[in-house]
Amino acid sequence: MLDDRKLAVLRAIVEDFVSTNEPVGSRALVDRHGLDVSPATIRNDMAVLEDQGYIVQPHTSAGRIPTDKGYRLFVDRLSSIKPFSRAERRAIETFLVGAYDLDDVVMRTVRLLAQLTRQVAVVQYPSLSKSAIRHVELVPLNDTRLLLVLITDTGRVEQRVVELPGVLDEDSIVQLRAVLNACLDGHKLAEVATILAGLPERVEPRERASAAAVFSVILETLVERHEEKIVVGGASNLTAADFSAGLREVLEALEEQVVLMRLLGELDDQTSVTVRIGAENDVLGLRSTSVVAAAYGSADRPLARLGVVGPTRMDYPTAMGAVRAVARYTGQILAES
Amino acid sequence: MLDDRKLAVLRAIVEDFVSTNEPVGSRALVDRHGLDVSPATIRNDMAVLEDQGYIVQPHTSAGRIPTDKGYRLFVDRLSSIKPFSRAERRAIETFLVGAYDLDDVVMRTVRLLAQLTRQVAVVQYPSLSKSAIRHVELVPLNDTRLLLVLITDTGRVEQRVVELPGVLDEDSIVQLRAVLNACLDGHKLAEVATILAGLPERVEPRERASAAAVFSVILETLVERHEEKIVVGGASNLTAADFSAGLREVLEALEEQVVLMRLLGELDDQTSVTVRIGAENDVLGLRSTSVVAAAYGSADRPLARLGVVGPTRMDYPTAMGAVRAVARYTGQILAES
DNA sequence: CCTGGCACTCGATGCTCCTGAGTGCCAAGT
DNA sequence: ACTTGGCACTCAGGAGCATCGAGTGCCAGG
Repeated sequence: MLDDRKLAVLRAIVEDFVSTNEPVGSRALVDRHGLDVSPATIRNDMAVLEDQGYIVQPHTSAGRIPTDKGYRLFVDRLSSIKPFSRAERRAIETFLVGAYDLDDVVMRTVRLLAQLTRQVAVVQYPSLSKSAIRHVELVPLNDTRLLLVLITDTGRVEQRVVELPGVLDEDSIVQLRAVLNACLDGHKLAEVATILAGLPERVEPRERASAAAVFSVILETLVERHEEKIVVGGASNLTAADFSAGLREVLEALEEQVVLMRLLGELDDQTSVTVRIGAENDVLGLRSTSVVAAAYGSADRPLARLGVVGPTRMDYPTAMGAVRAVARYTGQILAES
Repeated sequence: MLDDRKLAVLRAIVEDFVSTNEPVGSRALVDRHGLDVSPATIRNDMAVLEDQGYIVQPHTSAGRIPTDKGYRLFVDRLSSIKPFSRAERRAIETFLVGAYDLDDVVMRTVRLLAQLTRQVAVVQYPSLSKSAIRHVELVPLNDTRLLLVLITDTGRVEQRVVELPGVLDEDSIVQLRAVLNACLDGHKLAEVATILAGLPERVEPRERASAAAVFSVILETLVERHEEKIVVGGASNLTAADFSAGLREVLEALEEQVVLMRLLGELDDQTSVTVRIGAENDVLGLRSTSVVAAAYGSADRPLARLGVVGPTRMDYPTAMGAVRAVARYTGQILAES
């Protein structure tokens, strides 16, 4: 249905439009790309492409611009991920090396990604449900309050205040802490729920109420909450692009953790790069943006996702290359610690 | 030099311009405010005000708009902080009550402030140097690595990985932890440096190298780094205002922690509300914005600062009221935990 | 199936004219 | 000494209009 030249035309349109941000006409196309046919021929091809819905004319007497469908075809069949040069890889590496802790790694990653792609970068913290507990700490705040600190093997540290139903003395706390560490240490957080269920038996009866309070907070922490910890960076890059939906909507959406979770969460869990174009994001306010994302972590164990958000008019090959490269390095850095 | 009526005229100009975003002329002024004089009289007053640099004309045949100097006079002498109604206070309270932990308090505060003022909100985490240590935890990661966790009385939890010069066995860690907690517990972080200096004597000689590594990381953490932990929210509100300097510059500045620190850091440490208008912020990129900020914490002990950033054309009385109210409640909430 | 030619469309640009809000100034009034 | 009405002046913004040119669709011929 679409012969090779028509595909080449589509590719050329996408590339030109991405770099110039102006509708591209038949003459410009034959000039700037090595197409050995006349503009009229191209026009015929473009008419077909428009019929099929890959490109549109903004006005009658203007060139064509790609539609979401056009970008989709481009990404799927007409482009390949742009690999990074050795120098670029080295730059990435040095940018990430020397991070103090998880917060620092995530911060550096988001800055790096924003800088490389000149888009908005989004990085999700390593998912709690995929981490294992390394240590549980209980710090008494006062008679009826504990600070619960969970440390995971991905370096993530979560804290929560626990309101106790009654007074818990120092010895009991020590004991409870010992039990928790003994039973939870090294276990995936997904398993914690079942482990905790069987745990009250191992606690002195008079402390069961307090222990239950602690347990329920642990569960809340793991399940309900911080799963959705996401950092955004490079928002100023949005000013370069003009969105049909309006900049405001996009900024608002990017401030909603829940929206971002959906944005990243609906992607496949493969390590390879995923692209969602325009309306494919059924997230309100981000219908006019594209998302390029990938999972990061060691190959056998994806920890979470990261990616960039930008206008559909985006340099996909480069963005995909950057996302893939950064995901790899961030995964490595985290695996080392 | 400026009689009462001229001041009233300036106040009216500021109020009108803030609410309409259009230069205000002499006729509109007498109509909308109860000034019992003719437009011509107002024109004379305006000419004087312009001579003094309080207002300017964007074009020859347009009304006047306030200058930075005009806003300054307005804030200092012509307006008072708008107190919040009982209902509004209740709303604030319920919005903040029920926060889990410090992260949650800060997040809710920033959202609340952004929502109340319809501006960009900026909240600094409780300053480490003004907090006291409540607990120090050392978690072995592997033979030569420790995770150091500092918990402060403001609920802030800081983590850092410590690379040890040699192997440290379990017993030594327990001992080191005990020493640290015994010596540091309850002390202001500002005092920690001197305490740590005298500490090596209390450690077994063969562990001194490792202990020194831990100590130096503690110091680094407190002094060099996380002092500057700041959260920004409500960036989408920026799209409503048009900045002479360009939206991009403002967004970029707001992403720089260092810039934000300077922005808040140069303010007085009083609990009352501080306003910096336009070029008074000698921070690149924020010369066309105003900052309304206040310290929060209990009255005797300011913990950190929070505030809003917006166009100089800002509703100062309301913003000041919101900042003051939120600072108070956030201070209360933190004092309770 | 490709190509040159040609008529057509229509956004963008630049020009003029006009209007109206707003000013500054002056002379007269209180 | 201040206030006021009157008046000439300025100028941004919008409407109307002609022009230009990039780009198209279509057709007839190779």
